[in-house]
Amino acid sequence: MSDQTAPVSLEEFNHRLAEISETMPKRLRQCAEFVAQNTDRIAVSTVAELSIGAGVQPSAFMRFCQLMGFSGFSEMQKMFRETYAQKWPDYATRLDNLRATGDDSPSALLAEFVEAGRLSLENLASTVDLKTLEKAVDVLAAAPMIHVVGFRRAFPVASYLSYAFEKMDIAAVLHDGVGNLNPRNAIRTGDVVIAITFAPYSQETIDLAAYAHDIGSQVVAISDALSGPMRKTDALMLSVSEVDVGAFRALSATISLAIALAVSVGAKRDKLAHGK
Amino acid sequence: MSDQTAPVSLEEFNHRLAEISETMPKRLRQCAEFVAQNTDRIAVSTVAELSIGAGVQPSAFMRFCQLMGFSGFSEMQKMFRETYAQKWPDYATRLDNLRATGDDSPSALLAEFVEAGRLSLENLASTVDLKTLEKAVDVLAAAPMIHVVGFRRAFPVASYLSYAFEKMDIAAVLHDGVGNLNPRNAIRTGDVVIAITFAPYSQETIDLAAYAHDIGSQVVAISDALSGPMRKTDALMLSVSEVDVGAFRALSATISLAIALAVSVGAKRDKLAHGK
DNA sequence: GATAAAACAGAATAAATATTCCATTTATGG
DNA sequence: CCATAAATGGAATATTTATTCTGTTTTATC
Repeated sequence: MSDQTAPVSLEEFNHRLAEISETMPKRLRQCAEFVAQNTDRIAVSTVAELSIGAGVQPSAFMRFCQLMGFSGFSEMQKMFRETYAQKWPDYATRLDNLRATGDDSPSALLAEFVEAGRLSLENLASTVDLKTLEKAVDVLAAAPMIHVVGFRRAFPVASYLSYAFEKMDIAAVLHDGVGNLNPRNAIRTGDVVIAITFAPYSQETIDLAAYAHDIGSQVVAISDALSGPMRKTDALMLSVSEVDVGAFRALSATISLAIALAVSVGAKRDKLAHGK
Repeated sequence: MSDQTAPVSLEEFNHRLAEISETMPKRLRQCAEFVAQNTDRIAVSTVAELSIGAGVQPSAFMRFCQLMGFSGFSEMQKMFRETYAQKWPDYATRLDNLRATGDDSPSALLAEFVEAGRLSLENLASTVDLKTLEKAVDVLAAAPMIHVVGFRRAFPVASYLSYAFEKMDIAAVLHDGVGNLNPRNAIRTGDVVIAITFAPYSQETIDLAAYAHDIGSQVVAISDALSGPMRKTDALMLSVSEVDVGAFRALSATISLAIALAVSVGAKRDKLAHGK
């Protein structure tokens, strides 16, 4: 009947969960997975509900509780109900709690980034130019090949775009600058370039966009200001203003915009491929 | 028997409570006072417990619930439980609905990603393990060299971490898999590895973390579940649960956590270098 | 201070929920 | 491939918990 020691805190619980979930049989591992991902529901749910969530029988869930060191579900739930009160307060309060731990403590910093990200997202929703976005989707959906370029701070965005395109089987290439090869030769007329750059704008990105424009390729730009250096490329400009924390920013809004763009392109291509 | 309208939100509940508690008889007012002061316990307590807390009989508490507009205690508790469990929308079906109504426009998708990002960030604020975060910062601040590894979906996070470290003049190397070189030889005892991976976990990342652990290096892991495959490396586990939109996620929370980690390490190093 | 109405406590009952048990299936070692 | 053990599903049972009911007490009204 499992070890005699039942966890008495969330940390102990998580530790034990991680420790034994490796060696669990199938159904019990399902429970472990579900519980790990939905810890907060335990305090307010019944065995029946949780076992449905985990996709197992109630009796299996009971066995899981016992493996975790409790006498049964009730005892396990009791632990979660006792530690429940602290988690209750709303987002604003929790943020204050994080901040209260000292000025440049990790948690205070995290709070700043979280808040900055949230603000950026809200801002994005209200300021993005939908017409341009739709146009960009149309152009990209029709492109034989998509080139993604972005360095330094923009590189994570560029790489995530490439990942998304790859996952959707869309022909795209990430120009990552490895080997200092000249990427121009890969761009053919008709291809579309997604150029991502923020101030201080990186010259390579601007150059590549300019080149693409010269040879008659359409450019979609993701940047932090409408009046950036990409203007002369006739690019479809998607501008995102991200809230900074000190010298850094969290990229939440930019990445959200990028992934929405990519998925939209995927959806559009599906539509074009199947009926009309 | 009270108004026919039961409160459906915390606000409505509090409003109604304030409204009618004036005119309540003695015992029921005791209930009202206790509930006002212990709102957070309702979701996780039984009638018996609450009535003891309020100093009344269970039957009195039942009458209180009915006065508040509910059919009984269970219905009232249900409201609190639902309010608490932040209902993460099921975006898979939500997207299906969007498609069904023909509205999978880029703007609709963008709205979904923005919303998902917001939820993820708010959730991050309340679930991050501060102790582990601080420990990770300490370890990284003391590391002679930081190795960052993460592929596929985790690669943008890894690259952004590297960018941040580089900007702060912190010795860090991004293992990007270019050239299929074996990255192990670069890791020396004492170095610290930041391994980022999400389900389905990439074998290279796990292997590298395991190797680092074997040669006595500390591992900091950023993942989506506590009980991930990184367990046996004794890693400092930072887990982030991100809300998916269909098959994709916006990475908002993960990137925010990563950048907060990096900046914290920078701050800590400054402190170690100058003061103390 | 008498009377009616409302409020109450406590016990009895009903409903929901956890837990156990056992037959059946699935994995494991020889 | 067989024998044995482990794991599982589903239903039966036990326990907890909510809810209702009734006799009694308090409170308000005249």
